[in-house]
Amino acid sequence: MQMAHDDVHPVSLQCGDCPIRHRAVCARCETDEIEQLEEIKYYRSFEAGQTVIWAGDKMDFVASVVTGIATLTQTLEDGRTQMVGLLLPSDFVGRPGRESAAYNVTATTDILMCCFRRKPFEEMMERTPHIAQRLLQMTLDELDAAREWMLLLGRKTAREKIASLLSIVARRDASIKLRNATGRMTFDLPLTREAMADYLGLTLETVSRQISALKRDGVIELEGKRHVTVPDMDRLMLEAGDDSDGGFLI
Amino acid sequence: MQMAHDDVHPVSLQCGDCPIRHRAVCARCETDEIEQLEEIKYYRSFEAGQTVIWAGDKMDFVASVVTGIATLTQTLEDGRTQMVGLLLPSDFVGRPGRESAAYNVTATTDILMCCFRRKPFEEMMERTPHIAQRLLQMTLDELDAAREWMLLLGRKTAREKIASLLSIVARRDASIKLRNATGRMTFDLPLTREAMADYLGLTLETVSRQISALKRDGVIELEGKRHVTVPDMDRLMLEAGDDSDGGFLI
DNA sequence: TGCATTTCTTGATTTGGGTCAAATTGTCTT
DNA sequence: AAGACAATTTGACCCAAATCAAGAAATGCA
Repeated sequence: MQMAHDDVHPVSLQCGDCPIRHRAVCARCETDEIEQLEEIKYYRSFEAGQTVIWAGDKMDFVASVVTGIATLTQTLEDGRTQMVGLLLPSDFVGRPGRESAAYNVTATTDILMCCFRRKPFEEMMERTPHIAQRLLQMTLDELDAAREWMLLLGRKTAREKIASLLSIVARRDASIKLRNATGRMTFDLPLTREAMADYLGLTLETVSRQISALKRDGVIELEGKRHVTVPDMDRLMLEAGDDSDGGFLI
Repeated sequence: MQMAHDDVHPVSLQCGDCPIRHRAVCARCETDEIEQLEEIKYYRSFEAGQTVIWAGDKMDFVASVVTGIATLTQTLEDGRTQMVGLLLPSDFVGRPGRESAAYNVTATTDILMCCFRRKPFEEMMERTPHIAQRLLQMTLDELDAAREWMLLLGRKTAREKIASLLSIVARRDASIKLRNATGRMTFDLPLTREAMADYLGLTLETVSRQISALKRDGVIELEGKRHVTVPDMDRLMLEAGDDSDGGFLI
């Protein structure tokens, strides 16, 4: 697995004036289409816990997360739910050419989204091939992330699942300079135990137990329930069960 | 979940003279770029069991499956493996802009692939925006399939997993006319018990036991190990645990 | 046709993670 | 600061699926 954003042109549909993390903005992309995007965009904010859109609802926009964290979930009739995507700042939601939402989108923290009306967005895609190409790159990255997650869901133990999630959050949280750091790392968990369980295909009790176990074994340190410090990232990644860095995923 | 191929323009990069299933060929697409594709394409065939390409290997082509079935798999160091994609006729493999393969690609039956040299293909993508847009649609479909599979891996029981797989294979196998049929349906399993286990995140013993159980309960009938007939598709889909038709997935 | 090999089934047993239940901690309200 | 409510932890027990172990059936090959 390669670090897509190191050797490939970073992709983003974020418009120029959104205060988003640096890694998603690419100087080479700041061309005409950014100005066109400005004309059809608007902002929406949601509070933690609010549902942005329900699966099946009419969705007349596509959007990019500016700040905060949202999740994509799917549900079976009897209520079993599985998170199928985690949206962090700069991530894209919605699908050109699709009328209705395929998943529930929920804000897990307060979020700000930069929305583009779907029809004009699609028309612009027709006119400016560059956008379709960038969207393709982003979608391919997401597909890789989803497939990485399939390996986790299908074959990893509960402990490995937790370690994998912690290691991914740690990496996404770390600033650019620290991306390849393997030493001590500190961050806040953006998800409840239940949301973690939904992501990992576990129950919240198992999540809690495994986090306690990792703490007991010195793999992580906890301050309160959410503030985590990892004394040794290498150790954590070892616990995650794979050598791939996985850092660009999610 | 909508039937993408019913209301959306079917997408395919298959070139004109490949003897592939009808649903992948779209008359509206038979334009200039098909002729351009003809110039850079070549065929390769593999025998059942052969590896097409190993994860990490240099991959200087992209390709489309013409006949037969191939799988994408990922592996952990200790040998645990998870299938992350099933390639059926008309499905696309490879990623523009990526030098090396991200997954193991293996032929599970004898297959014929229609390959395009990657560099010229990428150049053509630059010139003909239509291709990027079609690839985007295909990739978005694959992403949906992967996410549907995440729900299966994370939250379904072994019995539901088997029923889901059977129902998907039945639907993909059925001809166009029978797509929405819900009556009796007969097909051959294209996968070994082990491959099914790798797809479903189970062991081959559990796969075997659950197939026996579905047979005992009259949900399916078996002739030999591989030839399956489903007396009542509705019943099977009920066993699969979700109401979504899932037919366009995979 | 018979032997060898792979694929599949079935049984016995174990176990990781689920379920149910209770206690604890943290957060918000007023 | 006290009470209420939500989030989390921990314990006891259970069960679905894994593991270990034979066999049986299908397939290929000489």
